[in-house]
Amino acid sequence: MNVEVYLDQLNQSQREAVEYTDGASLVIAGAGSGKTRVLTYKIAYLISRGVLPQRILALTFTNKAAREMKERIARLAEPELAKRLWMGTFHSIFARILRFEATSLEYPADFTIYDATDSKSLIRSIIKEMGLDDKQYRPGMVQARISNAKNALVTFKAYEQSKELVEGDMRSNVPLIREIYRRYQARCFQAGAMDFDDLLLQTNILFRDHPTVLDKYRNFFQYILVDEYQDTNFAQHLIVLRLSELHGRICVVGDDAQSIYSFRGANIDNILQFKNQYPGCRIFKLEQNYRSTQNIVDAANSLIHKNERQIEKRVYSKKEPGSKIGLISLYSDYEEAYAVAAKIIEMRMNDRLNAYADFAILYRTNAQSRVLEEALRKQAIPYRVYGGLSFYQRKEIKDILSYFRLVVNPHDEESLKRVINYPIRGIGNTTITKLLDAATEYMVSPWTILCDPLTYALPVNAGTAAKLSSFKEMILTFQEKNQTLSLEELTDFILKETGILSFLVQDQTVEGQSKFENAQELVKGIMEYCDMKREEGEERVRLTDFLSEVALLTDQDNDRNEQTDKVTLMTVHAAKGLEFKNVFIVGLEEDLFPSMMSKDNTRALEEERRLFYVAITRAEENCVLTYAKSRFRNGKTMICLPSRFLRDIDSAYLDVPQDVFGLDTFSSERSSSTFQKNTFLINENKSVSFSNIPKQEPKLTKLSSATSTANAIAPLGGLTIGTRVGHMRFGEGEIIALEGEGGNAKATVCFEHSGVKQLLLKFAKLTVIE
DNA sequence: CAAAATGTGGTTTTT
DNA sequence: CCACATTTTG
Repeated sequence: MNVEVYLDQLNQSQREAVEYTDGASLVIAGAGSGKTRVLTYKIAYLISRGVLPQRILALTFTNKAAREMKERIARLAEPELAKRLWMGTFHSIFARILRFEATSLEYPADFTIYDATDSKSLIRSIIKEMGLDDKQYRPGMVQARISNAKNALVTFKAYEQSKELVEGDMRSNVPLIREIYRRYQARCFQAGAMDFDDLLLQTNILFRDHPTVLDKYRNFFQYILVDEYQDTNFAQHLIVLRLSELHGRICVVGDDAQSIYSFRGANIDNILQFKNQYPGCRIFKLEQNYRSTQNIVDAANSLIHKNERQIEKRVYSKKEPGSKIGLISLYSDYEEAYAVAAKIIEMRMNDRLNAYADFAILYRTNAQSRVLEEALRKQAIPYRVYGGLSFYQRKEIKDILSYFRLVVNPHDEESLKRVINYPIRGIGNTTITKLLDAATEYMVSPWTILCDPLTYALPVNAGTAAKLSSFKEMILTFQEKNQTLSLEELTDFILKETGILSFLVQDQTVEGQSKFENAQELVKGIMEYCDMKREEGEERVRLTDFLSEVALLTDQDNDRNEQTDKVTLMTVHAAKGLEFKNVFIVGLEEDLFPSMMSKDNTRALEEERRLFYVAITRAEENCVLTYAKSRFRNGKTMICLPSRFLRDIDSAYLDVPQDVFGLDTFSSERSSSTFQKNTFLINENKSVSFSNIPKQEPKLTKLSSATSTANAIAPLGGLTIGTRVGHMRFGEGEIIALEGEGGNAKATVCFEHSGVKQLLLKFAKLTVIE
C-alpha cells in the first residue's frame, strides 16, 4: 500500500507521531485514541522508509497484542517483511536473546523457564530444607518479595547488602528472606532454569557485564518501540534505555491513566519521567477517543480527575452523547448475576442488532465469575470465561510437559519431581526425599544423583535403585529420540513409553476423561505448532522453542478465536486493550472494588481508580454498573457497602432508576444492612446446627463395612503369583508380582477395572477368590 | 506405597 | 468456598 494513502487515514496528532522518527518520542494515548493504529502505521512507515524490519524491535505486553499487530502490519506492508520484525513480549524477546547469549552467563542455551508454580514449589522446598516455619515464611509472600527485588534489579548479593531491605525483613519478622533468595537463585542456576523475572534481570546482567554483547544489540536494533509503557517495571525500563541510549530512536506509547500493574512491579514513574530520561524527547498526545460515546468518555474523565498524579490531557469524543451510565443496586451477588442476565436479554429484545458477542461482563476478581456463569447458564445465554489458568498451566498438561522439559534439560528439578512417579512406578515420597536430600547435601542436581547413585551413596535398596535406573534410562532414551524423531513423533513416543496414555485411558472418572481429552488437545496443539513453524520455513522444529513459547503463553493467547457468538466474562485487567459495545461492570463495592488491600494506601487506591477507568472506557455505547448489598465470599455472606468510586463519577453522566436506588441513599443504607445482617445470622445458625446431624451417619456405615472384612488374609498367607484376589475398592484382580517379606511384603495386583496397583500386604485387606 | 480424610489458610490483578 | 498440603488409613 502507498504510504500517503495510509497516512491520510490518520488524524493530525496521530500522523505527527508516526512521522517523527529522528529521536525519542513519547506518545500519550488516551483510551480509545487509536494507539495500536499509530504503532502499526509507524512500523509500516519505518519499513517504507527503508528500515529493515529485522532491525526494528517492538515490545508489547501480551503475545496476542504482538500477533495482532504483526497481522495488521502484514496487511500494510509486505507480509514477508512483517515476519522478520522483532516483535513480541518483553519476556519472549529477551528469552530468545538470552538463549543466544546464555554461555556468557554460564547458563545452558536450553535453559528451562520456571513459571510461577515452579518457583513457588522450589521456594517451598527451600523453606522446608532450612527448617523454617512455613507460616512465618509463607511461600507466596517470599516469592513476592524475591520477585519485587528482581524487578527492581536487586540481585541476592545486593539484597544482602541493602540495609533497607534487610532491616525491613527484620521488622516483618522474616530476617532470613535474603538467605532463601540466595539459595533459590543458586538452585535455579543449578537446575539450568530462569524464572519469569530472571528473563529481565539476567538480560540486564548480560548487558551490564558484557559490553560487547550490549553493543551488538544496540547497534543492531535501529528503532525501538514499546507499547503500554505505563506498565513497564524498572528492569524493563533499563533494558530499553540501554538499547536506545546511543541513537535515541525510541518511541514509547502509553497512557498513565491506564497504569494498572504496579503489583507486578510496574512503575508509573517510567512514563511520567520519560521526558527527563530522554532529553529532547518529543511528546505527542492523542486525545480524541474514537471508541465511546460522549457520556462514557465524560463519565470516565470525571472519575480519573479525582487522581492526583497524572499527565495533563483532555480526552474527548465527537460521537453522539449516547446513553448515560446505568447503575443498578441489588440485594445479593446472586441477584446481581440474574439482573445482568435479565438486562442482556432485555437489551437484545430492544435492539436486535445486539449479538451476544457485543456484551462483556467485567469484574475485579476471578472468583466473581462463578455466580455469573450460573445465572447465564440458567438463562441459556452463551458465554465464554477468559482468565484463570492457561491451558498449559493445568496439572495434567504440566505433568506431560515435564517430560519434554527433562528431555531438553534433565537438571530441571521441578519437572523431575513432577514425573519421577507419574505415572505411578513405585518411587514414593521416601525415595524422592532421599534423592532431594542427597542433592542438597552434595550441591548437585537430583538428576546428577540419579545418574550415579553409588558415588553419592544414595541409601536405597536394590529394588528402588532398579526403578530409579530405569527411569533414568527412559529419559536418556527420550533424549536420543529427540535427535532423530520429529517433535510430533517424539510426543507420540513419550506418551506411549511413559505409560501416560494407558494411565489416562484406565481412569474411568469424569476428571480422568477430561484429562485424557486435554492430553489429546495438547498433542493437537503440538501438531499445530509444528505446522505453523514449518509454514514459517523452519526446517526442524526445536523442542526448546516450543517449551519456551508455551511457558510464556497466557490464557488470552490461546483463544482459538472462536467465531461463536458469546458473552465475554473477564477481569478488568484482562479487558485492557479490548472494546465492547455493551459493558457491565459488576461488584462495585467497598473492599472488592477498590479491593481490601488498597484502602489505606493512596497510591494503591489511585491504581484501583485507574482500573475502574479502564473498565468504563472499554464500552462503546452502553455501560452498566452494578453492586450488591451482600455477597457470598470465602464461605460467608458478607454485607457490602457501595464503592466509593461511584461517588467519583459526576452524577450528570449517571442514570439511576428512582425506584431502585438514589445516590443520596448512601447513608440511609445502613439500617437496611443491619436488618439484613441479622436475618442472615439467624439463617446461618439454623442451618449449621441441622447439618451436623446427618453427617454422623456415613461414618457409622463405614465403620461397619470395615469390620465386615474380618476374613482378610494374613500377610503372605498362601499368596502366589497368579492368585485371584478381591479388594474392597478396586474389585477383583490377579497377583502379577510379589516382593519383600514380613512387614514390607508387597504385591502387585492387576485389577480388572482399576488397573495395576502395588499394595502393601500389611495393610491391604485382600481376599482370596477361588 | 497409594488413596482417602482431614486440616489449613487465603482470595487482586498476571508476563 | 475452594484449592492444596498434610495426616490417616488401608
